[in-house]
Amino acid sequence: MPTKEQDFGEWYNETVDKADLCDKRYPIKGMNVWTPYGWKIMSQIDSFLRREMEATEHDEVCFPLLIPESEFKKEKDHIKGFDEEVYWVTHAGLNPLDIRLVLRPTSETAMYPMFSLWVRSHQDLPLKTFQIVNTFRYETKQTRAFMRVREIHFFESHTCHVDQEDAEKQVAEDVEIVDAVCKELCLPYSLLIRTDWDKFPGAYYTVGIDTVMPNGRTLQIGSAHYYSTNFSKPYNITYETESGEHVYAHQTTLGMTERLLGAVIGVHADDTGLKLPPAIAPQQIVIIPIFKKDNADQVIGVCRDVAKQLKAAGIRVKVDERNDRPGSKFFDWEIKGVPLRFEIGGKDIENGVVTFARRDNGEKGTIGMDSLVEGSKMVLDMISKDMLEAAKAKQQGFVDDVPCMDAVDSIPEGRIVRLGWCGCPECGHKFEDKYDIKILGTPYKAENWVGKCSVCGKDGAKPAYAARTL
RNA sequence: GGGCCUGUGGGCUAGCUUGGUAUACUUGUGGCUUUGGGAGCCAUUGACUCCGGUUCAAAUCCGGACAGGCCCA
Repeated sequence: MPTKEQDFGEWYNETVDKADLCDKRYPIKGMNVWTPYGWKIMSQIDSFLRREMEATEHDEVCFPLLIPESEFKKEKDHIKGFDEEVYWVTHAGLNPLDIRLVLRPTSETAMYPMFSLWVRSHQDLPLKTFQIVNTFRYETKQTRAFMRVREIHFFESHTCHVDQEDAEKQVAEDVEIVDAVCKELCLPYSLLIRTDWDKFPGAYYTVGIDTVMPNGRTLQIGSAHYYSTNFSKPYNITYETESGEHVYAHQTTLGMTERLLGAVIGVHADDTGLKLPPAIAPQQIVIIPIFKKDNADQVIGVCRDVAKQLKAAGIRVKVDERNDRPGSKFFDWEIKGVPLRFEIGGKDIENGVVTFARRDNGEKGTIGMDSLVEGSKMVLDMISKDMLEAAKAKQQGFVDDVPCMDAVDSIPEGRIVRLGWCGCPECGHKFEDKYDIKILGTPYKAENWVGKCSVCGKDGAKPAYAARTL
C-alpha cells in the first residue's frame, strides 16, 4: 500500500476501502454505496449539524428532488454555473416531458418559488430553514469517494432576511456553526472570501471554508453565501414592511457535504488506517478480552461489565468477542479508526485496571476500575484536543509568503502561499496564471496585515491566500 | 470535447503474443486448535462484463455495446 506521503490519491482510496466506509462497486461512476460503518459516521456528523441548526432556530424542511426547467433557469448566473453538470429527466415512461426536470444540483431553485409564497410580511422574517438531502452533479473530472462524487450527501441552510445587515449577521452565525462542527471533527479550517470569478453562481459574495490535505492541496469543506437580492428578485421573494412597502428579502445559504468525512480521513488518518475523532466514532472504545482457556468466562464477564458501565455513562463501546487472536483484532480496529482501545486480561483484573491504547498517538496506559467512567471520558477528551492540535500544527507548516511576484519564479507543488493583493481582477488573474495556482480569497476575519500588492506593488493591499486545490 | 489503456471468484492476480483441462494469494464457510500485536492444520463455496463474428474449438483472435481508469484541451 502506498503511504500517505508518497501518493495521497492511492493512499486515500485504500484507506477508504480498508475501513469499509463505502462500497465503490456500484455500477455508476461517482455514486458509491454507503456501508453501515460509513453511514454511521456520516449520520453522527449530520447530528452535529442538526444540533447547531436547532440551537440557532433553523427549521428542517425537505424539498422535492426534481426541479422544473422553467424554475431552474430564472437566475441567469446560477444556471450558467450549473447547466454543464446537471442531470436531466426528459421522459416519463415513453413520452417526452413538456417541461423537462432537473435533479437538484443544489436547492435554491426548488426552494425559492415556495419562499415567495411563504414570505409575505416582515413578521415572517427571518425565515431560517435547512435540509439534509442528496444532490446530483455530473462531475467530469476524476471522482473520489466523499470528495468528488456525482450524488452528494448535502446539508444546506437557506435563510431570508429583512435587509443586508440582518443577512450578514446570519453569515456571521454560519461561521460560528462551522466552527462548532469542525471542532467536533478536530478539523482546522480557514475562512476566505472567494474571488469574484470563483464565487458561488448567483451569490453576492462567498465565504469558502477550506482545510489542507497532507499533500498540501486545499479542500473546500463548505461555503457560506450572502445572496443580497440576487435570487429574491427573479423568484419574487418580497415582504411587506410595517409602513406597507413591498421590498425584496436578502438571502443567505450555508452548505456542507460528505466532504467533511473526506476531510476527516485526509487530515487524520495514517498509513495504518483511519483515525476517528471521538465525537463521530461509531465505537469510541473497543474492548479486547485477553484470556487463557481457564479464565475465559471470567475475563469476558469483566469486559461485559465494563462495557455496561461505560454505556450507561453515554460512551459508545463494543466488546470484541470474536474468536480471533488479539493482535488480529488490534489491526482491525486500528484500520477502522476507533479512538480508544481497552485490553482486559488476567493481569489487569488482578491489578484492578484496564489497559488502554490511544489510536491517535499510540500511547498506552491504565485506568483504575474504580475511576472507569471519569478516566475514560478524560482520555477521550484528550484525544479530541490532541487531534485538533496536531492537525493545526501540521497545516500551519504549509504556508509561505510571497511578498513580490517578480522575485519568485514558481510555487512548488504542495505549498500554500500568502500574497499581498490590491484586489483588482487583473492582478489576481496574473498571479493565478503565472503560478498555475488558484487564489482562494481574502480572510473573512480581517488579519493585521497591510502591505504592497505582490503583483503590481501598490500600497494598501490586503492579504490573500492561494493554493492548488484537490 | 480529443486521445490512450483496461475488464478473469467478494478482493488482488496468472493465463491472452502462439485458440484446446483457468493459477496463486486473500476473503468467505465448516471443523480442530489457539488467544498480551496480523497463529496453525484439514475440508469446502466461489470467476473469464455483455452481444455478435471467425473456428471442430474462444478468457485468448475480430467487431460492437456497456463499465472503469489515465492523459490532453
